[in-house]
Amino acid sequence: MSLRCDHSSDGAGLHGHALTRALDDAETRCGAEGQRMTAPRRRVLQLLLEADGPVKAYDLISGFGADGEAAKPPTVYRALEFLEKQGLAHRIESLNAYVACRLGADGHAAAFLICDCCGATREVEPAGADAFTGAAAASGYEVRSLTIEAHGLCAACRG
Amino acid sequence: MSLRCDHSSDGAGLHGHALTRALDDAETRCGAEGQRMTAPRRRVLQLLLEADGPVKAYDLISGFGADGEAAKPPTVYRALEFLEKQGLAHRIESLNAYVACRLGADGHAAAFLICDCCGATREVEPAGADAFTGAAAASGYEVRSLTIEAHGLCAACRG
DNA sequence: CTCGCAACTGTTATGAAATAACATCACAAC
DNA sequence: GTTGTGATGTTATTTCATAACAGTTGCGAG
Repeated sequence: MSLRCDHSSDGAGLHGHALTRALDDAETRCGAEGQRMTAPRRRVLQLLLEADGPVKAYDLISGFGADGEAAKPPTVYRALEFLEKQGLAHRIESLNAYVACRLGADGHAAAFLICDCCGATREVEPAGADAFTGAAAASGYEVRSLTIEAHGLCAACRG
Repeated sequence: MSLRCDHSSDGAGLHGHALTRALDDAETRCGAEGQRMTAPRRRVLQLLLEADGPVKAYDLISGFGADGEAAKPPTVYRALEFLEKQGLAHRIESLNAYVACRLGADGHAAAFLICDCCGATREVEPAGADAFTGAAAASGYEVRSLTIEAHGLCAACRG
């Protein structure tokens, strides 16, 4: 759970062009569903997209203002709630942290491979999720949402 | 996530004989591994075993003393950490709550079916986990531990 | 036995994460 | 324009968890 190495992190952060495009895409998607991508929501999504890995809520709060001024907690938590609902962001339960969605993002299930060494967190297709959901259904349980989070070592840190 | 119905809960709590036996079993298992089942650990495990469902840490804290006196947080958190390490208890990340292990408990992976209606939480074998771990391994990631938590509706609440 | 270490517990204090409650604002529908 | 809904701003509080250090206990080595 704690970082124990000096390996480089994700390198997944978006910047410049790619960032703007991702934000605009998200805005378009929201509009298509009658949802509003307002300023604080866009700002929080931007912070998540720029980040190399999972971001703590209070880091979003303190990084919120472009001038370094912090936001109030509800501002950020409400934005996160919205982004999660739109499938634009995910909460990593086992880290109390948040990431921008890096996959298709259309209501899909998510799964994460978290490196306990360097902190890199990769979003992957949830292989085996159908088997799990099916097994649950066979026992009468209806899966509405599924949290899958692996802790372990990424390829670089295993090296 | 919030309880919305008045369906009965798990009914999984242990009492009397069964409780004592479960506690003694746990103590035996600890002894066999050179671990000590001390008083606070046993007490926390007891509270978890008695409970019908997931228990919040601060409920354990306030229920700790038989006389109704509360424990200090570190007492309970340390006990929980120990119990988790021994596979005697699990943390439900998506609820910030804890449950006694209801399965074999020998270092196994765990998965949970959480009913968002009545709160019942069932520990199940993680069907599909091997597929997931295998897929991760194929991409160079080594899974050390796997958190699988489903939210949805149990059979009773779907009715 | 007794010394010394390692593990465990007790205690105080603080830090981190999230939400409640209520006031105000923006904007589209009518 | 007015009205209603959804979004934001703001203050305060609650909930969850750990840091840091002091004291105790059990146990094996000598």
